[in-house]
Amino acid sequence: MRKRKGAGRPTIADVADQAGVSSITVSRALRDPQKVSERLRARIDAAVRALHYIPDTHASALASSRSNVVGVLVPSLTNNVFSDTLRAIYDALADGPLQVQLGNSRYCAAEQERLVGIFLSQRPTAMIVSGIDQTPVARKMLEQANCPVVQIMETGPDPIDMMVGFSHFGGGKAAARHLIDQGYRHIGFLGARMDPRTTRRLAGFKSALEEAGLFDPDLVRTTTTSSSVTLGGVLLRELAGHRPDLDAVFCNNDDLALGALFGAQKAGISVPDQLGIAGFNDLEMMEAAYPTLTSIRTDRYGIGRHAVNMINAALEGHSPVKKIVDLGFELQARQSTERDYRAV
Amino acid sequence: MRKRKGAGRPTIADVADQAGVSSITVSRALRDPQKVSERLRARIDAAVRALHYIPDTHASALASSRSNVVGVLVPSLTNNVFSDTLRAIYDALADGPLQVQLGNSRYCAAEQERLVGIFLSQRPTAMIVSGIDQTPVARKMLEQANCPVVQIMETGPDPIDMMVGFSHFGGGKAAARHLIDQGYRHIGFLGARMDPRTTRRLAGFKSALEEAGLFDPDLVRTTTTSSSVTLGGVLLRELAGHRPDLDAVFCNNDDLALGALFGAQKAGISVPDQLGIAGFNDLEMMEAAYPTLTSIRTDRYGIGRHAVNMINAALEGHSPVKKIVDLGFELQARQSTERDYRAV
DNA sequence: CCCTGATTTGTTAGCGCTAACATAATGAGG
DNA sequence: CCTCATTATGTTAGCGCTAACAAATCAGGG
Repeated sequence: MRKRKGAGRPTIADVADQAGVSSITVSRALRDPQKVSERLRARIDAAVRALHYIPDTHASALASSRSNVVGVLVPSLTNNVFSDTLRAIYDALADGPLQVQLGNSRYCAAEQERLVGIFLSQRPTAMIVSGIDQTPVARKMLEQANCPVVQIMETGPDPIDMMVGFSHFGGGKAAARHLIDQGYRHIGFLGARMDPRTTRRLAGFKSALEEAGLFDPDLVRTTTTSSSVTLGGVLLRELAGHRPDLDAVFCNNDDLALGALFGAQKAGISVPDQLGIAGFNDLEMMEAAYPTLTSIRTDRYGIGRHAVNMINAALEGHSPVKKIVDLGFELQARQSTERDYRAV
Repeated sequence: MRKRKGAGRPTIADVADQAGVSSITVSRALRDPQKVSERLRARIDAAVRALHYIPDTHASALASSRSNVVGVLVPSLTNNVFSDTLRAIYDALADGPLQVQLGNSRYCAAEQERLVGIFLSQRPTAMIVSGIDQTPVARKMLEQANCPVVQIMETGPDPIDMMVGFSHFGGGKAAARHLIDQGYRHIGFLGARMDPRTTRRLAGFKSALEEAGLFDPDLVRTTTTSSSVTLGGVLLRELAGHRPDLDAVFCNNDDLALGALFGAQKAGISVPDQLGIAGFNDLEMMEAAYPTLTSIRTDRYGIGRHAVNMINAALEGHSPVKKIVDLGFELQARQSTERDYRAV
């Protein structure tokens, strides 16, 4: 007789034998204790503990065609922006039965496509993907996945299923307007990575400056290398060295802004009098810095929380949910841009 | 006839029909293409594409009792320390078939225990857990899990299976010694969270100061709230206000150190002349700050990479691996503690 | 042209669990 | 005490895939 070995662990049948019941009763006792009489439940619990029984997720998922996995794809694990959102997702799912499966697409659409395929092979209960710039193949796979899909971080006109985020174009524009309103006239842009979202921030920045007749492409300094505090300092000193008339910079994230502050201090440029600095995202440190740093506050935790809420609603069949949620942004004007324009 | 519905997706049998072969041949073609003749492989590939077939992970795991999942448990998703290590783990596993399952224990041993149970129900190929302070139950479950287990971030005498990290006690002690060597005499400690690792940093700090006859418990300011830049400033100003003789602080992480720098600047305390500041972990920003900030460099990326290497070695049966790897730490002395002690 | 060994493909029986149906036990009401 | 509705438990047959064995095909030597 040929036989498979299995892993040697106790199965639900072992627990059933030990408790003197059938295995379906054990299954029910574990999944929905109310369905089993107290007497049997106690015997089953005892058997589970005695055998150190741990149910097999894969067998359960296969039999029920419910995996209890939510696939989450983010482009970076080190960027604080995503860790805030991730934390919200983990927090929101912690109570329920759903598990997170996290993938890192490293800011690469092809990698995101690959991960979508891998994740869908787990028949996820829902998917959360960052951004709105999926490849056509990834988009099609997600559309056919037969599960709720939420695109996060950004909103746009054509959701795969649902969306929660805000307008990066609008955020960039608001930051630029603020700098203009504060009286700055030679406003630069420092950008790292330049993924789709930061590119749209630049577009918003450009739009505001063009409307004011102040846009100067020579004041835009971008790189595709990843963002860092050090890079912010480097870019600022490059730009300030090349263009002594520079009087403000909008940095496409807060790390660059902090680096720009340090870079200015090293170069003896006083902030905000000689140079205004604004960042993006409003990480916690912006309020703590000296001088405090202006930024565009984004509700990253809220994005994660909303995404989970939307998924839960969809799973419960509340189909008339709002498909696109724009959580907006909020300018946090602080000392780093506090210059009275009359003084210029 | 009663029938289960399934999910309606194409199965391996559908692909087999379409290609005119048996399902095991499809299975082989997908898992190990070399085992199938080129002619059939082409037909099978075509059928897979035509049907948009995606294999079912759960069925595969159940049948083969191999899940290809590596469970990873970290205490925080927002702490940069863990995101560096996570990134290394994801990078190291990206090429192979193994998938990461990430859990967030939120600095809570009970939550870690719960997650260990949940993760083991996936029959993971390997487990990576943070810290060496598992609950007895969690420890036992991991010991019985029958898979490689790596404890990361810290080393200790009694591994569950394998370990890679460094000595937090040693790091704290080295930082304190450095401050003493630089001529500081009234050295404070700022600590947030105070999880087991940061507690050991404090113990190392205390040990060095006691050896020098300089330890003063009144100069230790700790809180169990989570770390932030803001908190660093708050703690510093509290301590400096209460003890005007304070001339240096060791912060149990870099966020606090950065906050302490800003806090000192706000209070008009000059760094490093009136106050030396040292942090822990040497995040990228420490080198970029102004003044540059002293820290204890730790190899967080290396920890993740090593953990994966150890797992791969164990899975390939190289049993005579080194069970405990200490990657050490390195003092990065910078401007924030650059005071000539003769000048005191 | 047959035999041997290697290679390719197929058949069968599970992996551990749960959906769907079936039956037994329990309780309320007449 | 018997009916009928309700609740508690059991039986059976898969979920989709792959391990183990079996058979067919192929290559080359005698």
